[in-house]
Amino acid sequence: MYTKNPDSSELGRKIISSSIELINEIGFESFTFKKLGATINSPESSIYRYFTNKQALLIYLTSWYWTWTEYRLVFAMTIVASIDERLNKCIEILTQPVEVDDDISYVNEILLSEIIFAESLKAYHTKNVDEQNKIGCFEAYKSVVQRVSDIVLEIQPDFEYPHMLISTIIEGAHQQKYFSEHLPALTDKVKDKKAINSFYTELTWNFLKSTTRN
Amino acid sequence: MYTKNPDSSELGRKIISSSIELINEIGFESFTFKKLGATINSPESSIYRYFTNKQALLIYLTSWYWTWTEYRLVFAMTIVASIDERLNKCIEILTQPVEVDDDISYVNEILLSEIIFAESLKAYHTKNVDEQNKIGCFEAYKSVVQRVSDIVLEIQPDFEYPHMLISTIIEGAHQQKYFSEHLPALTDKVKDKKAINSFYTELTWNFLKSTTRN
DNA sequence: GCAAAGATAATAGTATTACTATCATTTCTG
DNA sequence: CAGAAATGATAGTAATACTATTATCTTTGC
Repeated sequence: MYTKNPDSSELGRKIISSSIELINEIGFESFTFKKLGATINSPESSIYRYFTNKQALLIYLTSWYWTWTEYRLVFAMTIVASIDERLNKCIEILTQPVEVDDDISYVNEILLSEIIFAESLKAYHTKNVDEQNKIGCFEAYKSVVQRVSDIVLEIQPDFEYPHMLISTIIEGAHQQKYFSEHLPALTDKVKDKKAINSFYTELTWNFLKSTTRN
Repeated sequence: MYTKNPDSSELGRKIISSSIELINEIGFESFTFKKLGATINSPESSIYRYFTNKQALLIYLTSWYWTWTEYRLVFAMTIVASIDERLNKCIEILTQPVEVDDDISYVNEILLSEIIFAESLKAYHTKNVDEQNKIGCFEAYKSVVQRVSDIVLEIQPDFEYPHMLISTIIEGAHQQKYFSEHLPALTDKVKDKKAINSFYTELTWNFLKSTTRN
């Protein structure tokens, strides 16, 4: 995932925090190590010592996000008692961008979540997916999907498609947000910010309830 | 969408049919006009007379696909009587790759549908979406989503999220297929080829039925 | 049958991207 | 304070994504 751990040095942390800001500003496509180097006043060759290329950096960021999100999920589970409310909370965390920053680290979680929603699919939609997957680049994401799938199975043990449902929700929520900003004809006019969350929550419960009835 | 209509000349048609094969072989990322030129024995500068860049070509291909798919939908509707069966047929067309080629044109529809499932999101997930959308690059896709949304509304006029539902199904089916091939932990082990279709069909009817009950 | 127009081929050239390499300098650490 | 490690400064390469120019070939109207 990285050549040198960015968490282990000042420059490494600067690379992470500045890349999050820069990718947010200009988008991942326009983002280059040269431009990042210019903003942090370091040569691009120094950045290459941490990441082999910008895609590796994006994978690192998504992995960071999913690891952090798994923590958020675990924490949320401890303060919600009912299993139904747990699933609702999970869906909420997965479908809505982060709005408050803990400020405990050099990572701006609000901007990072924006990147995840807008660009994370570029981390695994590449010709190198298979090798990257083999070396564990997407384990954090998988772990989140597994964890929420387990809650679905707890609610309904015979449900056949828990992973399909959860990855549909995650990726769907990302795309619906993108559509609302760029291709509104592919989504629906919504009154409030929680519409996407509501949609996937309803979708989930209708699916789970109905199969229970069978 | 194009600088010169590829349908208007022998070279243009060769560009389309060969690009479909080449993109399928090496993937869109590795695909370049230089390589395409080499396979059709034409200089890349000739290809640039038809498309300003490879992304414009991809947009053309997706647009071709959705226009053709709208025709398939319209045709399917004429031979299915019940409204419920109509929606089922739509979902089937949207969630399953094409398996038979009409062979009426220079376009290999089977390979094209593979490209759409695997790479179409790269057509609109770019920094230029907004301008491209403004000049109508995605109208064919929108039209398909609108048409199926109308069927949903016919079944249930008060349904709030028809476009969200249909675009979730389309994009979801594409991604689940990709996941099953590259990141199986994000989807579920499936017995037959129709599992993705079944999942989204069930999901849809549970959603529609349940809101009817309210 | 031929001239003008239009399309394609052949070739060359440029800017940017995505790196790699080298060596000097700074900073850290025992 | 010596040696190691990290970073800075600079240069260079291959590939990509184009643009430009001129020559050749193919139509098509007359």
